[in-house]
Amino acid sequence: MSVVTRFAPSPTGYLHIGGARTALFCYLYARRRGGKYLLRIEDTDRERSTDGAVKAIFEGLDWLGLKSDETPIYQTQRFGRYKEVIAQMLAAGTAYHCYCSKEELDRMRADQMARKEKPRYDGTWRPEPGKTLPAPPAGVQPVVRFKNPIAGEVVVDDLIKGPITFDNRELDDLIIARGDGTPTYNFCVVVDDWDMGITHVIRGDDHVNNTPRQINILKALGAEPPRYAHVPMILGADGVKLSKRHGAVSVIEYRSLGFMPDALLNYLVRLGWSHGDEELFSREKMIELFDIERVQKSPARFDMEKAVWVNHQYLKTADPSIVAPELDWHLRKMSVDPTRGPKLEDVILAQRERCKTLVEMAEKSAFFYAELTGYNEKDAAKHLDANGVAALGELATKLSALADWSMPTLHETVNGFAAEKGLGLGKIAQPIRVAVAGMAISPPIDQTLALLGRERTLARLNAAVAWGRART
RNA sequence: GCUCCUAUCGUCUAGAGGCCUAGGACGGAGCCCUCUCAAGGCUUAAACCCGGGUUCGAAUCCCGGUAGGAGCGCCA
Repeated sequence: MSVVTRFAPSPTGYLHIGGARTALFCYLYARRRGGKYLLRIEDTDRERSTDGAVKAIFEGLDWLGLKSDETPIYQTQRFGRYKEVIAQMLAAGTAYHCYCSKEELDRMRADQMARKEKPRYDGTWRPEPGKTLPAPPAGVQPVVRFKNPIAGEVVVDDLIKGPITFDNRELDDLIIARGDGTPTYNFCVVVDDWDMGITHVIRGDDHVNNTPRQINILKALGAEPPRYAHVPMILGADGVKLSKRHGAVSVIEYRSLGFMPDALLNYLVRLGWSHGDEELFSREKMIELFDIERVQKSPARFDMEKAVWVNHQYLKTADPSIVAPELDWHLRKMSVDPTRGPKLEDVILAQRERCKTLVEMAEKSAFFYAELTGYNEKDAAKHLDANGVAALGELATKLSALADWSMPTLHETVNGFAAEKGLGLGKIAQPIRVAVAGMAISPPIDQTLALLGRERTLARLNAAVAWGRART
């Protein structure tokens, strides 16, 4: 049987980093077995679901390259089917009407808690052979409950956690349809997974306790339950559930932070999973090697430092043509026009060793594309002093006489000038940096000038000289 | 409270009874290289939650603690 997995977010907000990892696992599992990876939007809660959230989820999944193999399914479009199945179950006696009010249920729960018992439905309206049910109160819209088996146990043979046994006595008769007839979550999931032919349910481990109920419903329907794999959640650096106060939680925020999509995926796949001592995995490698059964049972903390390190590895080794569109995005975000300067690919090659993120790369490269708005104060004070400015003036003259503006020529000219003056290269390279880049950080000076071009270099050198003289 | 889950360096992890003097990676410290920032190279500190078993032998198996977490809705 061919594998079918699904990622099933509820559209109540952005795509969470934990959700992204779950989606990644679903995707990898299906890809490796040559199966399908589907997407289902669980939007039955119309109060909290929004179109904006649906869009945000797609946006995150698109950026990560985790688009589903088929058109996404929306639960709100399947109400007819759910009603049909509920009617079948009612007819088959695997479900029944319950007329308890919310107030009665609340009281029941409170009493049980007070008695230190696990809160559960007491079975008042559950039909049993030989049992006489109370008379239905007038004017009450009943809910529909699933008739859960009373005895025996159900074992979830989890692909990650191993076999987990639940006693049926711990499970009560959950509501599968509300008073207004709309179906509830646990029921929709079951029907959808069944109809979609899902073979492997890979989801967050906050769902383990739902699983035995879902299996029981599946069995009542005569369906074969899928395999389950419950992945532990991602914690913040402090070991507490990841939330907004930890910084970035939404996938899209990681784009803003300067991550490459595949680098984020690489970090995420290593969080809770490993393959020997390997740290770096291309998408192809992930597909080839990822194994859900080797996923860690315990939750993992998100370590921004390591995520950034992985990102840097990608920046350093990826083909510049893959990085270019992302750098373009970041430069534009800074209101810098990436077309007004050297080819992005060349800048990436020059910058990638010193930039761990695309934000850093964009900030350190903006001077290639936009005019300087000023000098870094400390750097200017240190390097654009009387000596520095004097040297720059002389050098500008030499450079303006150059017939060929190439890296080797520039290298020769600058180094020759330093030697002529009896100065270390740093003594001249640093003032140039501040003059052309506005700061004392840039790629090697010959490369920087070559990329910047003759016109801009000369103009900035002269501007720095003027600025320095005016100051003294 | 009840049910279920989990537990190796600060963090992510390797480890499927002897290969463990517990390995790798991030981060830390130190040194080297160097026109800046980096990158790179080398070195180094740092962990099996506790207690009982089982066994010739346990990080690995069992039991019990402890500590974390999840769930217990006409939410998903």
